[in-house]
Amino acid sequence: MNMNIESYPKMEEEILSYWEKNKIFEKSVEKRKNNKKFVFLEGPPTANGLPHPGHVLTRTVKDVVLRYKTMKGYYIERRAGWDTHGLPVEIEVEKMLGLKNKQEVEKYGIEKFNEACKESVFRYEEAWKEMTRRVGFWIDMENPYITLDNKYIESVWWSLKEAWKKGLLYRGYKVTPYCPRCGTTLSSHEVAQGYKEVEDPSIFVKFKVKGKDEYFLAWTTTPWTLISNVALAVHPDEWYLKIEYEGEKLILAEERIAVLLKGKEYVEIDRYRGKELEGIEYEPLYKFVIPDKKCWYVITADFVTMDEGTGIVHIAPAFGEEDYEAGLKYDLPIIQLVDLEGKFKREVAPWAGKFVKDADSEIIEDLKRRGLLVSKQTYKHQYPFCWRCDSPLLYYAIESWFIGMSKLKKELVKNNEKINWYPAYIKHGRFGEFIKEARDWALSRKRYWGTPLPIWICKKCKKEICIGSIEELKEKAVNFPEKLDLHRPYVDRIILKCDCGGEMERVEEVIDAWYDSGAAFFAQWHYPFENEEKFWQNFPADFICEAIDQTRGWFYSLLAVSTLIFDDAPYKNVLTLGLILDEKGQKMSKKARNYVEPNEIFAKYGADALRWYLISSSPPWQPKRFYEKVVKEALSKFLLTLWNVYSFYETYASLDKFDYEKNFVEIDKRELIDKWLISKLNSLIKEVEEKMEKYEIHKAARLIEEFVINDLSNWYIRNSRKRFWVEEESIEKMAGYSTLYEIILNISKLIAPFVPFIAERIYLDITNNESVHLCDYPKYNEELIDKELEEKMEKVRKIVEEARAIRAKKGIKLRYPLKEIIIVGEKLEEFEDIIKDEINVKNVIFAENEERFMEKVAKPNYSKLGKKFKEKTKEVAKIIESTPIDELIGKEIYGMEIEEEDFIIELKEKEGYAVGKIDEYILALNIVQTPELLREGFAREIVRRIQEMRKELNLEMEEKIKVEISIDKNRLGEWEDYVKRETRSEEIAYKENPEGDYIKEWKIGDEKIRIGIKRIMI
RNA sequence: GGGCCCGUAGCUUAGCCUGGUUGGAGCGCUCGGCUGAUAACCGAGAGGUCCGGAGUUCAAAUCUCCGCGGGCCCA
Repeated sequence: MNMNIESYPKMEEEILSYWEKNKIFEKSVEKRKNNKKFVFLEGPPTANGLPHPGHVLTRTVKDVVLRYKTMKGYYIERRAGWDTHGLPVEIEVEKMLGLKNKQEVEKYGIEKFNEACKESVFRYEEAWKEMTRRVGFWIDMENPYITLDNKYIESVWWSLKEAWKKGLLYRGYKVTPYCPRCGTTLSSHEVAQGYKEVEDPSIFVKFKVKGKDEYFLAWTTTPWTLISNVALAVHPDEWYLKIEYEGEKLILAEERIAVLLKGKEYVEIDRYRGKELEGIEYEPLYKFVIPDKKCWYVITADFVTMDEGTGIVHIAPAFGEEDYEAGLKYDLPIIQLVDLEGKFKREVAPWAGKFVKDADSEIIEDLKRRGLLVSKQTYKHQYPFCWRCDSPLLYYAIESWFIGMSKLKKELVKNNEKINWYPAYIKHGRFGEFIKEARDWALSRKRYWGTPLPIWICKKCKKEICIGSIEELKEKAVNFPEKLDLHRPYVDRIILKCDCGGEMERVEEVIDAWYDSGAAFFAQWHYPFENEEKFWQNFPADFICEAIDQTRGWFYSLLAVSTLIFDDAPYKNVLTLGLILDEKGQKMSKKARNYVEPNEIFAKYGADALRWYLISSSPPWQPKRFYEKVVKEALSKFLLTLWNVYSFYETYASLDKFDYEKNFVEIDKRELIDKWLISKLNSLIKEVEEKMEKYEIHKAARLIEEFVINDLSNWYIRNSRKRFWVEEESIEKMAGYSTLYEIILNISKLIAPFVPFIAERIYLDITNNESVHLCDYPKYNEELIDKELEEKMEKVRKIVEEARAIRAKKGIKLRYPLKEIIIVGEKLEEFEDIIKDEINVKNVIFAENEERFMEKVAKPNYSKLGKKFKEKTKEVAKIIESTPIDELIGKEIYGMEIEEEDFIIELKEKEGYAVGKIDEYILALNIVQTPELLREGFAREIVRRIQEMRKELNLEMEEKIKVEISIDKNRLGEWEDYVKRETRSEEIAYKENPEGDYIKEWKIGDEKIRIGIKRIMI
C-alpha cells in the first residue's frame, strides 16, 4: 500500500470507522475489567466554545497515558465530564440575547435566561465530540458526568452541608472589583482584560492627632474613599519622624521625607518606630455616620510600602482588599456610604446621589477649604475598567459566602505532600506557595446560572439552615414541586418551614462553578446517595492531567474540596501541560487571529502527525509553539519513514510469500545484524517503560523515533536490502523477514499509545488479530539484550562514517570499489561484510599497527640547520629529505655530521593510502584504482542510470528490458552479466546510436554516453 | 507590584540537577555523494555573545546575585 501526505488522513478515517464498527474502544476497556484499576479523572471542559489547539494537547496527552496504562494491563474507566455552570456561560448568553446588565436579565426573566444558558452549554457539544473522536481520544462520551444534573447538584449540596456542619461555610464580606453600571462583580479574568492607563488625582491629606496640634500625613489617589476612612496604617518596623515644616507639625515616614521634601527645609522634632504609633487616635475628616465600633486610630500593617506616598496609608475597609483584611484584624467598622450604582448614599449630604469618581474634585476642594490639603497633583497609573461598558471599576465590599480554607492550610499542605507533581517543581513552587497562603474561598455569586447555594433564611426569626439533600428539602418544604429542578428560579420558589413557625426563603446566591468541578471526584458518582463502593474504589484518582493554568483552578479546587470534606488528596499523580503558543511564541487568541484550526490540521496531515509533534517536541509541561510546518515535519520525518519501513517489508515478504509461522528462523541462526536489531529493540522497550513510568512521555517518544529512523531504517534496512533482492529461497532471507516481522510487530505496539492510527493500520496488515489496542504492551527480554554487540555496532558505524569522509576528501565516489581498508584497533571481524558493503571495498584488514600504510619521514629542522650550514642550508635540507631515516644520524655533509636534533620525524601516509582517525581507531583506505576496479565502478555507473530510466518509465520491478549503449563492449568487460542481472536486461547491445522506447544521453565524468532501453512484452 | 517557569545555531532542541578536553543533534541552507523501500539517506561546510552583566571557582552553558525578554498565575 502506498502512503503519502495526502492519503494519510484517509487512512486514519478508515481506522476510525473500523474502531467504531468493531467497538474496539469498548473492548479494550472490557478486556481488562478484572485487572488492577488505574483511576483517571477527566477535568470537565465547558462546551460553550469551540475547542482549540490547547484542548487537542490535553486530550492527546491524556490519551497517550491512558492507552499506555491500558496496554500495561490496567482497567481504566474513562468517563467524560462537562462543566456547565458559571459566569462565562452567562456572559456568552447575555451577549447573544443582547442583555446589558443584571437588571435587564431579570426583566428578561431568570427562567428563560437559565434555559438559554443550558442550551448554550451544549451548543458546541458536537464539535467537541467530533474533535475528541478525530484526535483519537478514547473516552466514554455517551455517559458523561454533567455538573447541572440534579444528582450532581445534590452531591455538591451534601458537601456544602458538611462544611456548614464544621462551621466552615460562613457569611462575610469580600472586596471585589465591581462594575457599578452593570451592577455586578467581575471575575479576575474579566478585570485583567480592562486595565488602562489613567490620570487620577494624587493628594496629600492631613489627619489631626486627637488633642494635639499635630498631623498625620497620608496620601491617596481615590479621594472619594476618604469619606469611609476608619484608620491609618503604618509599617511596624519603619522609622517615622515628627517634623516641623512650613509652620506645621507633620508625622510621616523618614524614608519618604527624603523623597518628598528633597532640598526643602524642615526640622526633626521626634522619631518613632511605626509600632510605637499604634493606637494613637485622630480626628476623622468626615463624620457622616456614627460607627458601631471603635475606629479612627493608627494601626500597623506589613503591606505599607516605602515606594510611594508618605508611609501612612488611609484605610477604608469597604473599598480595598488589604483595607478589609486589616479591618478584620483590628475589628474595624465598615463604613459603606456608596450604593450599588456607585453613588453616595443619602447620609453623605453634600454629594448624595453623585457618582463617587465625579465627586473627587469637590471633596478635594472641601479639604482645601478646611486647610487639610497639603498638596494636589495628578498621578498616572493602571486602573481597571469594565470590559463591557467601560466604566471605572470600584473595589467594593460585597456580602458573600465563604469557605474557611485559611483554617485548613496545614491540611492542604499535608495532603499536597501525598501528590506526585509532574514537573516536580510545581509541588512546592507555584502550587505549594499558593496553598501555604490559602485564603478563604469566596464561594457565592449574585448570579443566576449555577448550583444554588442551599441556604434558607427564616423571614421571621432570621435563622439560617443549610440543606444537604433533596430528601431534607422535601421534608422541610411547604410547597415541594412535583417536577424538581434544583436551578433558579424554581428552587427559589421552594419555601421551608422554620422551627419558629415562620417561612424560610433561599438566599439569592449561586456558587462558584470552580466548586462544581472541584467536587467532580465524588459528585460524578452521586456520592453519598449512591455508589458508595464505587466512589471509594475510585478515590483517590491515580491520574489527572490539565494545562498549567489549572494550578490554581481545578488542581486547587479538587484538593480544596477533598481536604474540606475528606481530609485527603483526591489525586496521586498530576501532569501539568504547557500552553500552546503561535509560531512567534505568543499566546493564541481569537483577537490576534494567530489561531490554528485543529480541524484543518487533521484534514491535511492527520491526528497522528499532530499527536506526534505535541508529544515528542518538548516535555509536556513546556509551552509549545504550534504551526503547520512542524506537524508536516512530524509526518514526513517519522510517520512516513516508519510506513516505508513497513512497506519495504510488506513488498518483499509478500513477493516471497513469507509466513512467519511457517518460515520462522530461530534467533540463533540469524545474521549478526538481526541479533543486533533485536537487542536494540529490547533495550528500547526497557527504556521506553522507564520513561513512561515517570511521565516523561517526550523522552519515550524520542527514543522510539531514534530507533525507527536511525537503527531500523537507516542502518538495518539499508544493510539488509541485498538479502531480500536475492530471488532464490534462502535462510538468510527468511531470517531477515523473521526479524523484520518481529520488529515491526513490536513497534506497532510500542507506538500504539502515541500514534494509534498508523499503529493499528500496520498491526492489522501484518496479523489476523482484531486490534493493536487490545494487545499488551511489549515486555523486554533481558536475554536478548547484548550490550557488547550494540557497542561494537556503534564502533562499526563510526568507522564507516569516517571511511566515507575519507573518500569524500579524496574525491573517490562511493560507487567505485577500492581494494582494501586497513583498520588498526580492536578487531571487529564479524562485521567485515557490513563494512565492505558500506564503504565499497574488496577487503577489510585488521592490523596491529599502522606500519603498513604509514611511513616515518625526516623533516629538516631549519632553526638548527641554519646555524650549522648557513648558506648551504637549503641543499642540506634536500639531502635530509631524500635520505632514509636510519642512515641519517652520523651522515657527513659538507664536513659536518647530522645529529638527532637536525631533523624532526613525522608520520606520513604511504603512497596510495588515505588515512583517518576516529576514536581509538586508525583507518587507511587503499586508494589505488586499478583498471579492474575502475571497470566495476563504471559498470555501476551504467546500472544506476538504467535504473533511473526504468523508474522514469514506471516499469514494474519484474519487467524485463533490452538495452543499447553507445560504448565499446569491453568497457564493461566481465561486468556485463552483472549489469544485466541488476537491471533485468535480457540483452545489451553496443551501438553508436542506441534505440529503444526511451533514449537518454548521460554524462559520466567528462564522457557523453547514450542509453536506450526497450520493454519486452510478454 | 508579587510568585513560578522558560531563554543554547534561522527553527525545534540535548547538555544544566552532580562545574572539567573542541557545546551535541534534527530541520533549513551551500557543495559533494548514495539510491528499485523512503517526500528518505550519507559526507563536508557555513551558521553560536549558550539572553545581558556581575560574582563564586584553578575552571561556568552548568552554581549565586542583578537585569532584559517571553509565558502562566495572583494583585
